[in-house]
Amino acid sequence: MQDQLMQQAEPMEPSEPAQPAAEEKARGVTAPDGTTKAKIERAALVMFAEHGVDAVTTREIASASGVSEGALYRHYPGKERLAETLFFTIHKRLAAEVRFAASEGAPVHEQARAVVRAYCRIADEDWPLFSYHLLTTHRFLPRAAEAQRADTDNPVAAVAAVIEAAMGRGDLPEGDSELKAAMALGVVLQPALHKVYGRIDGSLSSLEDELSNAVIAVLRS
Amino acid sequence: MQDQLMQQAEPMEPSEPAQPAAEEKARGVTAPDGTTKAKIERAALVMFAEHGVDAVTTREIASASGVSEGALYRHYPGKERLAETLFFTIHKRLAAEVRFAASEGAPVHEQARAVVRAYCRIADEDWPLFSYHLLTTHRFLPRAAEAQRADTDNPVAAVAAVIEAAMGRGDLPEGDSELKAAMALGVVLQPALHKVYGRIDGSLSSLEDELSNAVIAVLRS
DNA sequence: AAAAAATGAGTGAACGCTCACTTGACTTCG
DNA sequence: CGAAGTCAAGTGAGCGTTCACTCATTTTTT
Repeated sequence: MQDQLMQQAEPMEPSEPAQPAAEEKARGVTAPDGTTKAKIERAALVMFAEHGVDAVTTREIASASGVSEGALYRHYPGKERLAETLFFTIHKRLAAEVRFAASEGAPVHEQARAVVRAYCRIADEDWPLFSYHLLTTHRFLPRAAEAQRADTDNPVAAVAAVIEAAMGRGDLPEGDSELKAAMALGVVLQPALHKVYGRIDGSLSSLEDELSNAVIAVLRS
Repeated sequence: MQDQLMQQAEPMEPSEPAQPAAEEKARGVTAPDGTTKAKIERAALVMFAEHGVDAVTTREIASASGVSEGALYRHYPGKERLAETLFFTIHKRLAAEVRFAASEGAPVHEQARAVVRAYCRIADEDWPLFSYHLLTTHRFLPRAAEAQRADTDNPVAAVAAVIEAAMGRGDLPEGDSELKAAMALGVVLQPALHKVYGRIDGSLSSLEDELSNAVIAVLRS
């Protein structure tokens, strides 16, 4: 599970993705690499992240992944479900990453550092994947409203759980763990957004120390 | 300038906005209240915030604002420009609010508190306006990439300027003011997002103290 | 040779936008 | 004074295009 996320990312060239890009390895989000499904998922993910789900047509996805439009419908019932599946797959992966990162050392400040490092690493290794999740959360999360309460498989709940546990053992002052989780995530995700807007250059990892310190400061505030 | 933003918000009822809603006052974003333009802007803003720009049709906007579809094109060259105009108008208002809030007391922690209070107040007074800005930033900001560097009329630059000034007078440790601004904004905006997702209930203002403390902690980290 | 996968021209519905027309307030002129 | 003219604002049926999706057919795999 971890291994899949740690695949080396090739330097995604910013050239026109409308060309078939024949030699490009397709890292599937759901399907094994190299399969048609994986190629569709990769192309869709990259284009969705860059232009938004609505601005990308099924023909463009087909063209960019080098398969036909009909093939898309063999693997997904439609564009929206493709977008949704991509989102929730990433969503669950992030939650798993958070839980894994926090499971190591005991003290909160080390857990916080590990979680921040995990986020930065995922963002840098697979920016389309990370930014797609970042930019489309508000499209898919409100829909899951009813199933959401029971859903513990999301990054926010994972972070909140870590915070709550730390509060329980006196490692953090008592407080609203949901709010703390939101604020801590905001410290990391807003700079990530600013990278999308071009206001911040370089890798997220290069900011890791400052982000970690800020997160820890928020948790203790 | 301030006064316009401080208009009393009527309790926006969560009923179906497709009905003309005859008695509802139309608070214009750009145009004087009561005018056709204001009615179009309000209806568009509310629906855009709720469903996203792409999911709302020009026919729905016309129907909800109680005017004809053609009237929309008398005031705007098209749907996209309407959405864009709404966004940048709000964008500039937020920047002005930040500058105004920070202009008062000298010490940073008071400035931070004032800015957080301003954000919370705007969010609570006019949630469609605030959440529209929150949810569509990534649609419009990357486009303004070239004009953006010179553009000082945005909330991020305003916050960064406050931080930089505080650093200059030794009120904050030296550091990357852009990054600090992003992290501080994240502390406030991520909880606001969680309100969109239904993970947080109640007004943003009720969280004012905790948000302020966290922001100050980030700035000093 | 059967099954599975992939193809791509075609379809129908939806959407943004146009434009010929109406309305009503205001101005001009005999 | 009122008839005629002007203009901005608003209307809504309709146009052209785009796009998600289908399916008869071909290709590939087993």
